[in-house]
Amino acid sequence: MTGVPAGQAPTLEMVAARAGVSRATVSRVVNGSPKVSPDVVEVVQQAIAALNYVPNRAARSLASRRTQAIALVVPESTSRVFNDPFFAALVQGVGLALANTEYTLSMLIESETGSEKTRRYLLGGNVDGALVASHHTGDHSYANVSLSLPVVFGGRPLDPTESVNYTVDVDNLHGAELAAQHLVDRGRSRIATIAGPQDMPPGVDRLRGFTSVLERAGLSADLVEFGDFSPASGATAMRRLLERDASLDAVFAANDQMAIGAYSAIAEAGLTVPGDIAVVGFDDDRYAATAMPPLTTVHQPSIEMGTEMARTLVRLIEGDDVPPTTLLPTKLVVRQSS
Amino acid sequence: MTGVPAGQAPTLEMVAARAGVSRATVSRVVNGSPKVSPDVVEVVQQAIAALNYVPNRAARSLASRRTQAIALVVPESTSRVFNDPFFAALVQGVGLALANTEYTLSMLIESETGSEKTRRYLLGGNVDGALVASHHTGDHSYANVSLSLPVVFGGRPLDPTESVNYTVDVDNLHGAELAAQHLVDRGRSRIATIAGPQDMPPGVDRLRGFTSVLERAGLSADLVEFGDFSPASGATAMRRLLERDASLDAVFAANDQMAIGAYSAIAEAGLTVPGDIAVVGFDDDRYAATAMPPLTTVHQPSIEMGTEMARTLVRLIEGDDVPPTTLLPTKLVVRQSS
DNA sequence: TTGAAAGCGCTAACAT
DNA sequence: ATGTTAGCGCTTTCAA
Repeated sequence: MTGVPAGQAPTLEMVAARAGVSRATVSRVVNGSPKVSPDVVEVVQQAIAALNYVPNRAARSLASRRTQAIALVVPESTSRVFNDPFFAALVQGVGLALANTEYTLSMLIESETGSEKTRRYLLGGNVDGALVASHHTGDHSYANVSLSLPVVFGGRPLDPTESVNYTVDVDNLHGAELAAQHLVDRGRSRIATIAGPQDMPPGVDRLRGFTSVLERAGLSADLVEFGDFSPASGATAMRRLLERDASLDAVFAANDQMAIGAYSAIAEAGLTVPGDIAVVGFDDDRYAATAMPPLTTVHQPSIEMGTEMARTLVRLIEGDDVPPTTLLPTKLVVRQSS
Repeated sequence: MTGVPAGQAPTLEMVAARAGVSRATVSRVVNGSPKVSPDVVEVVQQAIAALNYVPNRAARSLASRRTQAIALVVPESTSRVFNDPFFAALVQGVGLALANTEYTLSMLIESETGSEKTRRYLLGGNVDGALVASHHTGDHSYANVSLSLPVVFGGRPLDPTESVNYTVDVDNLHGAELAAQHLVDRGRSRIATIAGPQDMPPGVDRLRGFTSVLERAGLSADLVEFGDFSPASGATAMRRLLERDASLDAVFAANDQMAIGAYSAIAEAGLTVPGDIAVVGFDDDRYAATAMPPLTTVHQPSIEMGTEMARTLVRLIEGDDVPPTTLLPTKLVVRQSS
């Protein structure tokens, strides 16, 4: 083709003409209405095939006031999204749940789009509903959006009193408790943690779970450094911990990526895992099992979280009753790092 | 909100009424037409703000016959997309180029969607154009789509005679030559390669570049094993190479992920990099620099590829003349693995 | 079971 | 500079 205009797309009207029926009938066939006689269906379908007709989305959604699309809003940078296995799994789960439905997915990555553009997109009738992953502080724009569009949040809101309507979350608190308890049970006595950002609920909850277990065990929970969930930040935090107390014998990282970063800092210091320092991560991402040594971690059902979010949203859109909160269980996966 | 219906969205008509002008004028203001008097613009904008009006996409695109959206089609599995730094960079580049424009991006991941659904989506007037990443064999469905929709392919078609209209590619052949020549120049004499899939152009071109240099240098290019660009496949291939000839002293991996896999196989065999075996990768992905030892590799301008693809497509959509092929240069980045 | 007709909310000539 | 008037391609009552 030369430049712009695209080969003339066949319209419903053309199909109707060719099949010798009305546009309404063609529409019924296209939408699988039961009240069309089989022979007519047959004729129409042949016309559709012959013309290679594909319904126009805009027209359809304008008329029906539905878009058959849902948005997945990710308030993160592109590179984070594409390098964090959690998002990969989440998207996979969403895709899985949507595969059976007629909905298509539109991914909106905040850093590229800007939140105002995103808001306009969501409110401009582009989608029938939205999934918001990684609910940050101050994401009031989206809590706001949920007033006029079905929205399901992944992860609880930072402020628990801010009751966002529908959320699917993972039991971060309990997961962190499992991790910390495991370290205590292993007989470790100087246990540190590389916590996540405290403006993100998982960061908060995982630190809280850790702290409560240590205190219950009569151990000091003072060895805390913070990272941003990236491997590099994990390495940096680990170095600081080692500086602060070279005698520490265990560390709980708030996610696997930071745990992997910690591995390298530990190696740099000439120490071994788990000989000198036991390491436990969180997420059970795809790198956890293949790390050297394989990482003990808390399994987070990321794929299920995606499917659950999508399923919840679709039900919401279709007017079903759904529980406002779904909490998915976490469990400890013991490997060789602890 | 209770379930479905979404708060009644204000229409252009309501804005017009409130501002005391016609719908056409409101439309002009919304679309930034220059021929509206400043005072009217002011009044209209106040009405828009007051009503919190957001234009309806479907209506707009139906009337204007444009969608202001472009699709990025990725014929790969979700997990590959989210774990391959190349895609991350590509998407980033696309996002970057699109950030300045009014186009939004819609990602279609083949494995989730199915290629027929994708085709319908593209042809159903959902987008003004499409970007197809990772052009595989038999992707005739898309060459096909380009008949009725502007399409820019990332990577040349497998069969060079199949002249797909617009492509942006990286100079894989030359990159591989640089890598191989570097190894030769370093005095390595038994040089192997972990090639990529031969049904993908980069796999083919990188192997071809490698082979031609070795032959020119009078060396045997028989030590070839194939992987699928994943780290695991790189490790497996490396093990096979070592079995075939334990005396090999260099290996060129067709991408960094496989090179990293090779690292572990080399370590398993009790050998060192680059002491025993020099390793060169391809892509210069984010793991290359932080690997131990830092990986010598061929820099592939992935981000630029994304921006270039997007820019090309936008020009195409807007009816500009664009060159059918853009070839981006590669360069060698020497680090410590060779 | 099928068709006719009235829009969905907006843009784009064409007038003025 | 602004308004009028047709649709864009489809769904959806309402009648037949």
